[in-house]
Amino acid sequence: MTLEDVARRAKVSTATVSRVLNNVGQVKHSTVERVMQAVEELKYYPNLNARMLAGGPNRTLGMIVSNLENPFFLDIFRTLEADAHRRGYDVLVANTDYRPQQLVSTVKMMLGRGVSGLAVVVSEKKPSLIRELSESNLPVVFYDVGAAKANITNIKVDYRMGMQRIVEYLYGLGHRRMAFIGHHTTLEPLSDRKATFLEVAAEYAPRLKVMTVASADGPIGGQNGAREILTSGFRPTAVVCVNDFMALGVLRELHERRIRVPEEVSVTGFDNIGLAEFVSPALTTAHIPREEIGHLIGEALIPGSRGPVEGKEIRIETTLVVRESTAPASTRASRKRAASTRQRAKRAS
Amino acid sequence: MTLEDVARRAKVSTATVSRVLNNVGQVKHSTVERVMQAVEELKYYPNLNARMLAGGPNRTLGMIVSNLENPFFLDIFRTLEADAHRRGYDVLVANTDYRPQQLVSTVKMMLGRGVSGLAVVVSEKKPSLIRELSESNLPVVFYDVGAAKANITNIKVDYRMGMQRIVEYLYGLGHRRMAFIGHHTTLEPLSDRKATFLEVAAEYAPRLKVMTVASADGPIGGQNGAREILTSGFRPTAVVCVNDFMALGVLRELHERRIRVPEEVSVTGFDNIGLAEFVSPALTTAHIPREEIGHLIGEALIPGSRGPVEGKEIRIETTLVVRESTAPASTRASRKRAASTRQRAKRAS
DNA sequence: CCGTATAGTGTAAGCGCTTACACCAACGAG
DNA sequence: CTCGTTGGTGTAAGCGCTTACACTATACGG
Repeated sequence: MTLEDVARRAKVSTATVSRVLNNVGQVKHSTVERVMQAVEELKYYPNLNARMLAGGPNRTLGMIVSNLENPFFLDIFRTLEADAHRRGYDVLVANTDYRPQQLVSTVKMMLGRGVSGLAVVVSEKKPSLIRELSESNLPVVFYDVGAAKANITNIKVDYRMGMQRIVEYLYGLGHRRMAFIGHHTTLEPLSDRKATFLEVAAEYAPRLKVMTVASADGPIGGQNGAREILTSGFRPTAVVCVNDFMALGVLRELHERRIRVPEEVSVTGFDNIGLAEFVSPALTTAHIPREEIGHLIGEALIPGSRGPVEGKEIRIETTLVVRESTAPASTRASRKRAASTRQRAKRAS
Repeated sequence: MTLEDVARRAKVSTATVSRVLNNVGQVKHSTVERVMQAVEELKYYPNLNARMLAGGPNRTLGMIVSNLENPFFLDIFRTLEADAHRRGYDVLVANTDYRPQQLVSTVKMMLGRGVSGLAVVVSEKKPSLIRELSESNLPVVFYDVGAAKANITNIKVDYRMGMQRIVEYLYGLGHRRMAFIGHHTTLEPLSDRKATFLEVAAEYAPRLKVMTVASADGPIGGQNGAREILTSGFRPTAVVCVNDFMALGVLRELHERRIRVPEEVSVTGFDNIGLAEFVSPALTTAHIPREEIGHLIGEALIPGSRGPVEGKEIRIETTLVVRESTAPASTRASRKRAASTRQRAKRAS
């Protein structure tokens, strides 16, 4: 089924059919109906490759993420996709699994497909790529990496402030031994996070002791990280995770070892994924407004949006969300206080 | 950057460049090198739309799912994608949100993009679409719906048997009041599941009382479903969920109401998503081998696979996975037994 | 009644790529 | 020395679509 078949059946030229389908130019009403009918009868649908080749309306965005399995990325994707659909756009999504090499080939794939906008929401870096993309004039949104330019919008989360609040909060609760669990610490944006934790913690030195470990992103990685800490001899009263997804595994490991959270050990995440309030104990975390990020991406990438136009740098703030997984540090004296605090908190909610 | 630019720079014709890029035909070794160098220097990457239009090697698969947020679907996608990448394929994924209308437009989009194979892993139905797809000669894999034909591979999970085992197991534990939580029960494959539960339960009538409710897929839906049951007056000793994703929310609601799982109420899921063993209590569920499904799809869709060729109907069996969320029904007499059983089970693991 | 805008439609030139076919050189067999 | 044969390359015809441009009919003011 091609445009020509439709044209023949409707007894018009392919140009007219195209005009009808794309809703451009002047076409007599009766002709429109005839064409539409032919389209129906033939169950015609356009060959998008041909359309894009011919320079037709390009309504597809690309989005590249590091790990679609992590709800953080998935949520952004879903928000963007919903916005995009509402405007008649499709969005192609691709995974890099935190591999810079994969990022390169994925970007090429997206460009090769001719997306009209690209969101790069990854935690790995590839300077040459970022440069290349900057030099093109394709609308691009970077998350966490790169710098704003004419065609580039930049979204950065104030991770430092979030981490600051978490450590501060924990310290205020009496925690003096904290462990940090991260992943892929060889990747810059991710090692930055670890470094941020360390720097923030350093402000409380020497009273605050810290330890850091790294594993894979996800519950299993979190579990492994927790094991590593627990067998190291270091006895943290609080475990700070680089994200909620990993914290899930930490919670599990603690549960299996009969270490009560938060009575004996407090746990924090980051991101505030939906699951954070569905696990038990519900996770204390720093909220990153993923929906807002999704919307911002849509506005930057879809022309005609009233949104923050291209070439801006947007800073996202986080907010601390205290739930059940944190409590005053477990000292003999404070144990009881911890329990009652928790009770009070629950009653309040 | 087009093929022509590369050709000019390498001082050959576009045909030769194409041959080099696609690794077909005879090309002198020195020419290959010259072309490759030009490609590098120009940072050329092919316009995939043009390539597909011209009938070039089409290495992209499409996958349509009902709810990417549900790890069940995501796992299948990830497995397929990994397999596909290994063979040089890309996979385009799209969501329907359980909307048949969305299914239609998504399929058209996939066809319009010219995918070389399509996996339809959805819980909604659209007979006309299924028929159309059957009539095309595009390799297609259906999950849960449709029937095997020349170009169609069919994967069906033996849901009934899984449900049978769950109900049987629960009944054996002494449960006599069970509630079933489903979602989208107006969609055929999903109402089938509810019906299956009811039929299986009917075998134990009249001693077994049941109740069913429906909400949205996901933890929030599960929570709502649990609330509905709990406020209805019906006091189930076991809650059977249509999938793990919803069970997560049930667990949460029970936790918030201080109803202990499994001591007071047992909960089961279905699918055995990764998270099932990371929540507390870990979820008893029926395992669906999602990785196997992913692999099967890859084998059916990627030519040259040694796998089960087209036109087959494949039946997937489930296995009961008993974890912490189920225990003997809570009667005054059995309460203690329940606790000790659980202890024993844990020590065993 | 003519000139000129204007609505409505057709013609045809690409978009960047693949590939059938044509072509040429080199080479061994006869 | 001539004739297939084969390795290596170029030429050009599309793939299905969009769109600039050309064209025809109709309407309308002068």
